[in-house]
Amino acid sequence: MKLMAIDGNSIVNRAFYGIRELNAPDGTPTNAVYGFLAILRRLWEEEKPDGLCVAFDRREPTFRHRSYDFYKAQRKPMPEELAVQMPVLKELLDSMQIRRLEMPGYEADDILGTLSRMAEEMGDECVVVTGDRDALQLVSDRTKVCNVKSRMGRTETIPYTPERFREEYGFDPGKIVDLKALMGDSSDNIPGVPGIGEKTAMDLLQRFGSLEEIYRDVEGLDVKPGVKNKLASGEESARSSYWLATIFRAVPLENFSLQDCRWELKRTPALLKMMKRLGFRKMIEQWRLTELETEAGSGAQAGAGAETEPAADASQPAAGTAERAEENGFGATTVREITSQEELEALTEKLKAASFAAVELLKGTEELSLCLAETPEQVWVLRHLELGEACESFLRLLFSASVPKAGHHIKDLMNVLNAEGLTRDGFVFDTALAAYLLRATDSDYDLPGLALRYLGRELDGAAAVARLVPVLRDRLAAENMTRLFEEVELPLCSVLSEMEETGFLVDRRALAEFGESLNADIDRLQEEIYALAGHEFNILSPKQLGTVLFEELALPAGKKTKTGWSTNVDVLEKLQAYHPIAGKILDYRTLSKLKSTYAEGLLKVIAPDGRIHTSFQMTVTATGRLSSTEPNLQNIPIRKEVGARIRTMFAAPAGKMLVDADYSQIELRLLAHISDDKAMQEAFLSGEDFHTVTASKVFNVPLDEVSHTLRSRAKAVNFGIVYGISAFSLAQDIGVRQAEAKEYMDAYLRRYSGVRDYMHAIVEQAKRDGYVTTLWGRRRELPELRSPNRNMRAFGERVALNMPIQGTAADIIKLAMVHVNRRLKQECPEAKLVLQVHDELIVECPEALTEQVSRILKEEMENVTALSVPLTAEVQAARTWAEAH
DNA sequence: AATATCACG
DNA sequence: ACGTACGTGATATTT
Repeated sequence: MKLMAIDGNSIVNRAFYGIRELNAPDGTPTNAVYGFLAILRRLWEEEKPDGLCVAFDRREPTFRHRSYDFYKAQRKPMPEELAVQMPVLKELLDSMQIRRLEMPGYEADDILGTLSRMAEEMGDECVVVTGDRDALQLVSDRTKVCNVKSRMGRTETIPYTPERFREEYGFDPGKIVDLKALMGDSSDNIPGVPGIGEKTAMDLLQRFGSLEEIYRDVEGLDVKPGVKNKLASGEESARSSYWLATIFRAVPLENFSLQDCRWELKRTPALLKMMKRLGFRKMIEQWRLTELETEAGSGAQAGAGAETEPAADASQPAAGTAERAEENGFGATTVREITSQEELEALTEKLKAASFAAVELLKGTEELSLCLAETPEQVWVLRHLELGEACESFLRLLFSASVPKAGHHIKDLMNVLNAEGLTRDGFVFDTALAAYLLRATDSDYDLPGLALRYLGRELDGAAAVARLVPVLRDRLAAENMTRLFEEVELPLCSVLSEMEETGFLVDRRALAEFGESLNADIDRLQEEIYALAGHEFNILSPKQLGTVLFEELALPAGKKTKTGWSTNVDVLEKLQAYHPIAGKILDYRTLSKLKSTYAEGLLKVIAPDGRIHTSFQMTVTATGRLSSTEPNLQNIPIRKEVGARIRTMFAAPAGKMLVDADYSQIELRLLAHISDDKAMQEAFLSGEDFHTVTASKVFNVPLDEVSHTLRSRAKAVNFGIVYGISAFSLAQDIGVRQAEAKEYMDAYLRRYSGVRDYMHAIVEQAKRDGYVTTLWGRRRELPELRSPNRNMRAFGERVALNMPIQGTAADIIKLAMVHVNRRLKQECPEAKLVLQVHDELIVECPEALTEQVSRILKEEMENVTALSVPLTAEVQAARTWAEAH
């Protein structure tokens, strides 16, 4: 038998801190329970054991086998949000008939130790699952320990076998107790030997093997005198620490046999019910628990179709269903298909009077078909095919400005309408966009998910949109985002839809030729690299490359990644001083990237009209920026010369021009404005080059004596400040010692003291409120600031500094796009916006309109808002993107 | 599906 | 003692 033994407290903790906030429909937090289940299932399928048992701590010990009275007292209490999930988890485990074990006075890891010892003695295998590294001491030939970590919202597990452990630590698993005895463990209040840290302890163990061996003859040890002294005076502490760090493996589990733990992962109605209660919609799907429903339903009433489904399940009608009612506390929704012209005319009249109609496209048909919610209770289905001409005029009316409409991801809907020859007018709400403004960090905004979150029920389609609109509208108002929504995001939808339709013309032949022309250099570099390495290998495989560089050529390895040596640019650039292969690999990588991502990648997505039509994503970034996909036109090369040639192939057609306008240093200007730093504002008002002014202030030299190096260092500090940099990273970036980088930062913050005050204030505010906002009220929640993990908190602080700046810049250019588009439509309708790249806008227009378009771009971009410093846009026109920028 | 790398602002 | 700059998306390799 193979037993899996889980440390319930530890895993639930990891899940709680590693997974974003989730709630059941009744508001109970559920993230820890969810994470626990996800981890359980993943490991169960990976390990395929035959038995399962979950151990819990009992928090009110009646006696202590370890003599650390202060142990529990000092530990922080469990947060309320986690505490309420514990009984839920236990109930869930019971409903799954999973064996739980807890013993007064024992920790979960004592129980795990006992279970694994029992398994070993029976000749069985055991897999221990915990986030606690202490348990690694249990690793043996028969016991594997899966260490569960969570970082940045993802959980990962590392399975430790004795080999894996020795590889990482350099000694046997049992010796981790010796290690703890030496170095101590502050989280467990194990003192260790004062003055001995991890480095020294590891070194001692690797050299001498065990604590016993070390203390057999401390005086005779071959170690530095300082270390010897610390060891000698800390012997008593070391010996008691050894005792504290040892997991107790003889917990009296009475009336218990390993056979009681036999278990298999079964889909049961009880589990489904529980998961429904908790709102684990996705998990129900993933675990295919829905199969239980259809089985139950069709068994009862064969052939009855949609009616056999539970009422709460969906509002979208099955094909061919003419009418269907739904009842679950909100009132019934009637779904009717429009089948005659009379019905259509009646509906037309009603919609004119309705406050809005929720529109949902029905997929799977060639012709346009849609679902319309006149009210949440009255949903209509229209199948374009079956109605013919009468439908045409109805659709023209429906999608005119006179009928207010709401939808989900309306920009995409607009694209479809436009392809059908309809207008994009009259949209007053977008449920996805609203949900994004309310919680910009969610990974998606699917309708059923929103219905669950904001309505507390399962609902999809137009009825969900209809019910969500008033709820989300109120929430936006409550968070002061109504104007951002109505004046920026909503009008931007049609602007982006138009831009996607327009597309950017690309010289297909030149691009193909360029791609081909790269082959010669790529082949040559490949041969040269093989020659230098002495054999062929896959240069693009970091793993193989690492072997060649750091084993065969024995070059100095720098940074490590979690899977091996890093071979990224930073590392390779340093290696250039040691071996000619490094530079060639860098060149090879650059050219491969150009060929695969840009030459071949872009060729694949050129439409029949010769243009590339990107998709702009409005609900992806946490700061409010847009993103661009299929293809990404926001990362077309420019920094390196070879790469920038790609931009010469983005061009205006004959008789037209590209007008390119970009905001000059918008983020730093916003920093000056938002922080209200007078010195920084003055620097921008002076009209001098800002990085040069900064260099002059930071390095204390006159303006006209600022060298190229000093300017570029100042520039690095300027950008670093916006990202919440540390001296360490700045030093890395500009290649000076950390102490020197720190001096630069200190000088910077002395000269721009308003910035220093702002940095302090915004972090404080973020900690107090749990979120930050932009000048337009766009917000980002910062749960990281409440994390028990230092690195997560530090990350949260950097985000608190950065988001208001990056996000306000996003607000500004979005508003500018709306204004620019309005004026272009009115004053030169042949001019079209084609692309936005965060602080840059590109318009394609007839040659004759170049001047006028340039003026409009500059005016609208610069005057979109008034700040304490000027907002300036630099405008240039040319036939290609390379020249216009 | 995850990871490493690198393209952009 | 630890870990190290904000925000994205596409590609190739590896699991």
